[in-house]
Amino acid sequence: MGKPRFQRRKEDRPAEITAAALDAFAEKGFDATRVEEVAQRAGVSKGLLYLYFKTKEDLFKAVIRSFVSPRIDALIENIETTDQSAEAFLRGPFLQFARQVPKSPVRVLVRLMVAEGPKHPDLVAWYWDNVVSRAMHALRTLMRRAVDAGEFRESAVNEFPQLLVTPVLFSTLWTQVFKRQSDLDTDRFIEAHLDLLLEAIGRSET
Amino acid sequence: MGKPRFQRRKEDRPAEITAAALDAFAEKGFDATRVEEVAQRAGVSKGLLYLYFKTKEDLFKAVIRSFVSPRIDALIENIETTDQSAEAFLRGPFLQFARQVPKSPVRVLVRLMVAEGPKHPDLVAWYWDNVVSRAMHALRTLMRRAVDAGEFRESAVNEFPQLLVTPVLFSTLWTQVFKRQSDLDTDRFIEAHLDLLLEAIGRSET
DNA sequence: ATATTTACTGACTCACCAGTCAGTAAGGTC
DNA sequence: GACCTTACTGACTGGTGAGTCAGTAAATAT
Repeated sequence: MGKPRFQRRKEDRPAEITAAALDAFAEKGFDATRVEEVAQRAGVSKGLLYLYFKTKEDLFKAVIRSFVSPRIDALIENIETTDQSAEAFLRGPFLQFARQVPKSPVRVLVRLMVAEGPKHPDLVAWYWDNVVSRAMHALRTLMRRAVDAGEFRESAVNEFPQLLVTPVLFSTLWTQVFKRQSDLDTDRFIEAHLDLLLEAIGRSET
Repeated sequence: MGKPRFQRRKEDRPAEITAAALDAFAEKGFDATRVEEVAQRAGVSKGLLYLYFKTKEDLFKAVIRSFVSPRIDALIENIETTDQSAEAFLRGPFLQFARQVPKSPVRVLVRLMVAEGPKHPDLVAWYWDNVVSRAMHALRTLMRRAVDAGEFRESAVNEFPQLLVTPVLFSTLWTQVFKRQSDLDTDRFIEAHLDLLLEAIGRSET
């Protein structure tokens, strides 16, 4: 018993609109993007957009939520259930995840969070609860296990799991800001960082 | 023969205004800051501000230029003329510089560059020429010397001197975005990163 | 004193755009 | 077919703020 076609639109609209908004924000940023343009890209009138989203800010939040959540959820789930060694996990699924961030459309959202964050404290709070603190917790657990198992030695990475993520943020922003001046080989950059870290905290020689 | 008092104002005005603008941008960001408010903070009328700066965007550029240049110039000069070993330099003057970035008023400018950069390509170009590419060149030279002298082994840091700077950007942004959620001990964070890097690329054991 | 130049003011304009709402038409129901 | 409901439209408004400019007052020149 599928929904009648008429109502199907209603269900799809929000996703269609947030997708259009992501594109628009990617090109112009939040402030410079006209609501009307988002509507146009979604093939919809401005009025309809306001039926689904109360304000422009509301739309912005919905964009972040709908694109960031699914990705991060998958990674965290992955960390928590893996039975690989920490090094294998970091060099495998984690590296793969880290590498695609600077290339995927969400890279724009990272920049927008930095740019607009201070103006939207409740969005930052949500992002913290749903993304950052969970990711940090998962990474800390992973590191803890590895240290306890004698795989890694005790190091600052246990206290600051952010050290694993640092080059991801860096290259995500670099490629957006200095696109014209210099392109960074983000794959190798991120892997190089991981190599150096593992070199420093691993137990084995060379 | 000093300038008459009357003309002194004229010389000081731009600096007074850019200082006021830095404060205002720090609190509200670029778009949300009203030109009139900058004028007010500088104790000046809006009209006068437009005598010294053609547009709001022009003012923004002047702010970046006047606050970023002097700092980076000093660091680069320092790298080029030092006779310390690379490790001593990195643990000394470089670390000191890196640590104060997330605490100084310029941290706001870093965020604004990320936020507004894509909208101001000519500003990015200037920033690249005057700051980033020069800093990278200086760091690369430093690393090259150290490798040639047998102090460090050949590593990805030679190709990607950005790896040295990564946690500076990270903590500069982190403290601004997640101020309320979690405070990061940026001093220890940045030093921890440096320790790990040096551990990985140093020649000596332990 | 008078004239001239220079730093400065602030009321005004004009374009812009987030958000509204009266109206339309397509879809469903009886 | 008549009637109701629901998704949708787009012209309009009200607030806003960047940038202007005619005018003032203080400093300097003659």
